[in-house]
Amino acid sequence: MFITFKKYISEKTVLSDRDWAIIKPLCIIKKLRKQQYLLQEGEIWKYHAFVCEGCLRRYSIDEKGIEHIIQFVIENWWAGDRESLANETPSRYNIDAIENSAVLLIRKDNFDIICKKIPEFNELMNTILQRSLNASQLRIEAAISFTAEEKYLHFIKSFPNIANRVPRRMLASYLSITPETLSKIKNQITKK
Amino acid sequence: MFITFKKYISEKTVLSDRDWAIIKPLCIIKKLRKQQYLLQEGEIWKYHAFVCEGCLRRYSIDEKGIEHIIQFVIENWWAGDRESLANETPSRYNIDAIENSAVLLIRKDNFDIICKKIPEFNELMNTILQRSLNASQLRIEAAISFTAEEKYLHFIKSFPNIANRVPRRMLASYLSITPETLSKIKNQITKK
DNA sequence: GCTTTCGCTTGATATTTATCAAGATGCTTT
DNA sequence: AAAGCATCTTGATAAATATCAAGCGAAAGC
Repeated sequence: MFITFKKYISEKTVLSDRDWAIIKPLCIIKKLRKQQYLLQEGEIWKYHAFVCEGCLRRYSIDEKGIEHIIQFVIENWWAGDRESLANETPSRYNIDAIENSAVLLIRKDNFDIICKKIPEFNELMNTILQRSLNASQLRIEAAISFTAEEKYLHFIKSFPNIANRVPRRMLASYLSITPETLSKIKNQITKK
Repeated sequence: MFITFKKYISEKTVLSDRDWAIIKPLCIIKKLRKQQYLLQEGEIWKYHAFVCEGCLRRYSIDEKGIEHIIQFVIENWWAGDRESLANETPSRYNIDAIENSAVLLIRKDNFDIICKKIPEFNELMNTILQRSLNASQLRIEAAISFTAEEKYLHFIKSFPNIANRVPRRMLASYLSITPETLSKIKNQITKK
C-alpha cells in the first residue's frame, strides 16, 4: 500500500531517503470494506487521505434524503473534505467505499509538519490543490452546460476507468439525472 | 485602487512596510469599461488579478454559441483563469466587465517572487486557493442538487450583493436556466 | 423629445427529464 | 440449485423546463 503512495509522489517530485524517513512513520494505512464509511456527515475531518487501492465516493444527502454524489475517488487520487479539514467544521459530506479499498491517512498536524520540513512536498501539495480546483471547474462547466446525454458522454470519455467500475445508479447521481433516464440514454446511444 | 488591495490583505495577515515595498512596484492597475474583456478565449492568462472595484463574469461559450457563466467576481475577490495560468495553456474562458471596474494585476513571475520573499503572503494565497476550492464545491452541489427555484433562492441568499447587480439573463446563465424560467420563478415566489 | 434598441415579462406550446409501476436480469446467500 | 434481494430496464404518465412569439418598459442614441 505504502509503495503505491511512494510511487505516486516519486513520479511528481524527487524526495530523499531522509525525507521518506520523515513521512513514512506518519502514514496510517486504513482498509475499507465495500460500503464502509471513511467519513460521515457531522464529523470533523482530520486527515489528508490518499487512495492506494479501490474506489470511494463523496456525497451529500439533501432534506428529501436523496444522495448527491459530488465525486468519485479511485486509486492515486486524494479523498477527504478539505473544507472541514481547513475550518475544523462538521462535514456536510459522507465518504464511503464503493469497492474494498485501501487508504493512506496522514493526520493534519503531521501533514503540516511534513510540509514544513520538506519544501518539495509542500510545493507538490499546492500543485495538487490547484489541480483539484481545475477539476472542480470542469465539473461545474459540465453540470451547467450539458444535457443529460452530453453529460453521460462527457463522463465516459473523461473517466472511462471510473465509468465501468461504479454502479449505474451512482453514476446517475453523479450526473444529476435519474437511473431511469440514464438507462434510456444509454439505450439511445447504442442504437445510433 | 491599491489601497483596496492593501486593506484586503491587511485584514488577513500582517505585512511589514518592507514587504509592501516589494509588492507595490509589481502591481498593475487596469481599468475596465463595462463590456470590456479582461481575458478572451484562446489567450494564455499570465496574471493574478484582484478586483478592486466593479463586477466581472467568467464564462465559456459552447458549440451552439451559448454563454455559460461559471462565476461572478466582485470587488475583493480574485479573477482570472488559474488553469491557463498554471499550465500555460490557452484559456477556455472569457472574462469581461459587467460594470466599469478596476483590477489589480500581478504578473505570474512577479507573483512567484513575492511568494518566495514573503512567506506570509505565500501562505495567505494558499488559504485563498483553498477557499476557492470550497466555493467550487458548493457550486457543484447547488448545480446538481437543486431545482431551478431552489437554485435561485440559494443564490440570492448566498450572494445578495451580487444578485441585484447583475442582469437577469446573466443570473439565469449562471443558474443554468433560461431567462424566461427565471422570470416565472421570481413571479411565483413573490406571489407566495 | 422622439425613436430605437435591448432586456424583461408573459402566454402558448414543445421537449426534456422525472416519477411511478412492472418486469427482467444478475448476485448473494443459504 | 433455489430463493431472495438489488439493480437495471422499459413503458406510460406527469412535471419541470425550454422554446418560440409577442408585448411592455426603460435606458441609450440621435
